[in-house]
Amino acid sequence: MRATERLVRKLQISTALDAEDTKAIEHLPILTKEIPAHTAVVREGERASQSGLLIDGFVCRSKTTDAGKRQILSIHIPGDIPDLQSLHLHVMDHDVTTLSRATVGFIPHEALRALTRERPMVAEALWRETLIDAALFREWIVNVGRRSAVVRLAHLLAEIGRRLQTMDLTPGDRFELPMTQLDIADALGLTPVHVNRVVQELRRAGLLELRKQSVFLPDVPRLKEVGDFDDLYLHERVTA
Amino acid sequence: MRATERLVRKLQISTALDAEDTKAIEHLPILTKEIPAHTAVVREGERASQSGLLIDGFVCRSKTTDAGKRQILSIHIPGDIPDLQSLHLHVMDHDVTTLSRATVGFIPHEALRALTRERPMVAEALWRETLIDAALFREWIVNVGRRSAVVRLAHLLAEIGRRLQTMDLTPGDRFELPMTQLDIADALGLTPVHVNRVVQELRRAGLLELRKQSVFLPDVPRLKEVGDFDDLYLHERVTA
DNA sequence: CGTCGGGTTGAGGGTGATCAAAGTTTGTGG
DNA sequence: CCACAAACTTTGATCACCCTCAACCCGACG
Repeated sequence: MRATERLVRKLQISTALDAEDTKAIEHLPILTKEIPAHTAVVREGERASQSGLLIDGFVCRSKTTDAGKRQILSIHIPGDIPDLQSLHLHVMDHDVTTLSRATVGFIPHEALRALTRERPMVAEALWRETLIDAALFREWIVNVGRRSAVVRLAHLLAEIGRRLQTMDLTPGDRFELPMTQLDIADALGLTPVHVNRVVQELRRAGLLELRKQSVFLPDVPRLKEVGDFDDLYLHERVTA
Repeated sequence: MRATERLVRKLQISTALDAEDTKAIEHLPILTKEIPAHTAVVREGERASQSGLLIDGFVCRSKTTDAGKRQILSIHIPGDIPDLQSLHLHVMDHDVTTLSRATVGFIPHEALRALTRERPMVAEALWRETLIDAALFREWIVNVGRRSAVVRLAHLLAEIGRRLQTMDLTPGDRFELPMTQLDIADALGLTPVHVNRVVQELRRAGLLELRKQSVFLPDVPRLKEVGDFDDLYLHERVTA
């Protein structure tokens, strides 16, 4: 699959693009790179002159407190551009790190800026991507701020399953999730020990099978209920 | 003060605008409205055809879980456009509510869209505003996810003080904050009872004076230390 | 003067943290 | 293919931060 196809697919979830638009996107200069697992793509404080389109694998964004505690801010799947915001926010305020081995296509900001000048609809689509990003952050705030540990985990699993499904990467109930329980803890604002207990609770409830990093969700509807999950915030519909 | 002046001032914190740009902004059609305290401006699920520029007063954005718990996602001060994202995200995924009596200037999306088409630099500035918004959400996630109650409160106060100061609305160490301890609790992911105890802890530490809704921060540098506050994420500098 | 919203205080409880150790899987080099 | 180390998962015991419930106080306002 050509790298930019993933991007076109992603943008078309929420934006109607015409043939000219998609063609322009497909002509973006893009430098594809393989990055090993657990490696920084960009770091807090850096100034970026390109953005990375995730083509394969998983990456996450995170911040670390003075006290040394890490908080994962978002999980990214193929089609996402985790650091798209650096197009207009020149200093990184967080890290972007690979969770698995990943293929990232780097697109120069200059090219993206030119594209947004030429193709207003693409500009709108990219802007919208960053807005959806923000919508996920909002939901994440609610998750860590107001939900119990079990609910948090259920919500996270439901969200990732759903997003993978929407991108046709996997069925929504079965996927590889290259995160250790420590990573999940950092995503949920919990300790790894407690995540382990919560995983077992979901297992006992018949809502989760997790071996190594293979996830199976035997009862997605009930998981969504337990996880207080409503996909409105994913803004997956093209709305005029 | 003309309503749009506030917006120009706000945008110029992070973006260099020329005379043509500011003139275009100042000619935006804007319908100013007084809204009483504790009143919804827009609600989750609604579709907006305009965005509200906050001219005076405070508003917040919030979500409520199935269990009925409210989480405040952000606090907004004059110059902010809390629902700017609705320009490209047509369904609201959260509520916008006044904290105090507020003056809001409603700008039709159509006018904003026309403006972004005519003035690329303004388009960039507005996009950037939504990106800074997202940066605040990220910091908020860290706050509720990984910081203790005292640190959370200190961070919140430092952030609000700083933002008010940057907008020249108040000095950074003394301001009116029209939030009850219940509101603060919903912002920090705590209960009002515990917020009360934490307020007293900061008082005893000589870091906070809070009477009614008047805030005085006797030692901002130390408050920032305690609150693990670094203003990088506010992206207040114009960077080329 | 009574009510109401908000602040304060106290007692007790629970969710999730911490600390520690043992088990299991994965990867690596011999 | 085995030995070993490293990383991750699991379990147990104890602890603390924050929650819950409840009552009381206070000032504002009718």
